[in-house]
Amino acid sequence: MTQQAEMTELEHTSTIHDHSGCREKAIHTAEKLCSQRGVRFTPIRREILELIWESHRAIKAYDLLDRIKPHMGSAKPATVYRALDFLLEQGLIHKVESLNAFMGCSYSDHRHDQLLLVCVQCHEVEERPGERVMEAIAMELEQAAFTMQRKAIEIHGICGRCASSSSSSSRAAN
Amino acid sequence: MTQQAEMTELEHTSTIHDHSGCREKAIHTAEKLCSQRGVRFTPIRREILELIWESHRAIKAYDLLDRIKPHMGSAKPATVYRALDFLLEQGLIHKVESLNAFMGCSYSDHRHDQLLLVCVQCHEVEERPGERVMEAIAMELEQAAFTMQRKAIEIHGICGRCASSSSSSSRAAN
DNA sequence: TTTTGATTGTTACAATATAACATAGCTATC
DNA sequence: GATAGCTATGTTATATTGTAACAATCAAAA
Ligand SMILES: [Zn+2]
Ligand SMILES: [Zn+2]
Ligand SMILES: [Zn+2]
Ligand SMILES: [Zn+2]
Repeated sequence: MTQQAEMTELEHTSTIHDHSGCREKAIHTAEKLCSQRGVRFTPIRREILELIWESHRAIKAYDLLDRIKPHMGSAKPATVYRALDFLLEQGLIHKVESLNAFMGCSYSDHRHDQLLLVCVQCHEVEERPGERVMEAIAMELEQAAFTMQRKAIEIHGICGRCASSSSSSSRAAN
Repeated sequence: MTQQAEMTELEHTSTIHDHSGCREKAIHTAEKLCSQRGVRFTPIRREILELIWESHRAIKAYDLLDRIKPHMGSAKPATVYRALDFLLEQGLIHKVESLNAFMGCSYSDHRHDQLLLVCVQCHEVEERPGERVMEAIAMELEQAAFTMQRKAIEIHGICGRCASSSSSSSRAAN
């Protein structure tokens, strides 16, 4: 209820690196994995994954819907959610539970749990393996006699870039 | 999309311990803290907190609404969400992000981060301090140059009780 | 080619959450 | 006690997020 930077739908590409490479790599990995697994990487699924990879921000289902509608008049909520379900099942994206939003997985070639660092200023989300954290959780669960099925570990705060550029300029710039 | 035990609204009290003690303790702590802080623990807020503490399960906002309506014809979504906002601000409850639901805080006399163990069978949620996990996260964040504001750490799986009683009987019994 | 299962289209709706403004109730002074 | 200002609640409306159900289409396999 406090801060919520207002940004247009277009200010979403990172200024930090050549981001188109991220998207292309992700799509290529998705093609390979789907082929290996005998599941279909259909045009809708590809387009949703591409849209998700247009930034390192998590994106909401209805924002995805708005963006595919120009290309796909027939798109409806179910269109988007079905593609998201598929991408989640295949481990190609993650859901950020605390945002009700979705982001591309940076390590989709193997199943894993992830630590998500959500910047409340630039809204980028960094995925980290966090091995030490996962080990500590495993120990905790053993103590608790709890059998894990899945984890959601999400940290909200200020990323390093925002912190260093924080005096004033270029805030919320990507 | 796999399991979702169907339970009536009434099967929500734990069979494991004298649960009324949990609720009374929580209400007493809430009274004390609100008084110390000079904030008002109004009847609506108290009733919502009592309802949340009717079980160790996380409860959804609209289920709370259904339950207070008999006593409060005027109750509307905003009634519930405002009480929830207050209780969250005061650290008396936690939101389980991965369920869009709310649970009583077991350690509300001091601010803390928590590890939530969500049983997908009996739907109880256990809150643990998880100090080792928090330390590991702190180290990870230092490496990542990330300044934390808040955490959500939620594990879904099977609790010890459900695992031991799992052959058949008394499943989903509380 | 036919069949079968998976995918998509379509409609309708359920579930979760907030905005905005009006009314009522406390609390602190005068 | 009056009254002014702040907090809490009532009320209406709407925004956002997510599913159910069934029909139509497409694609892989037999
Ligand atoms: Zn990942
Ligand atoms: Zn940032
Ligand atoms: Zn707590
Ligand atoms: Zn259980």
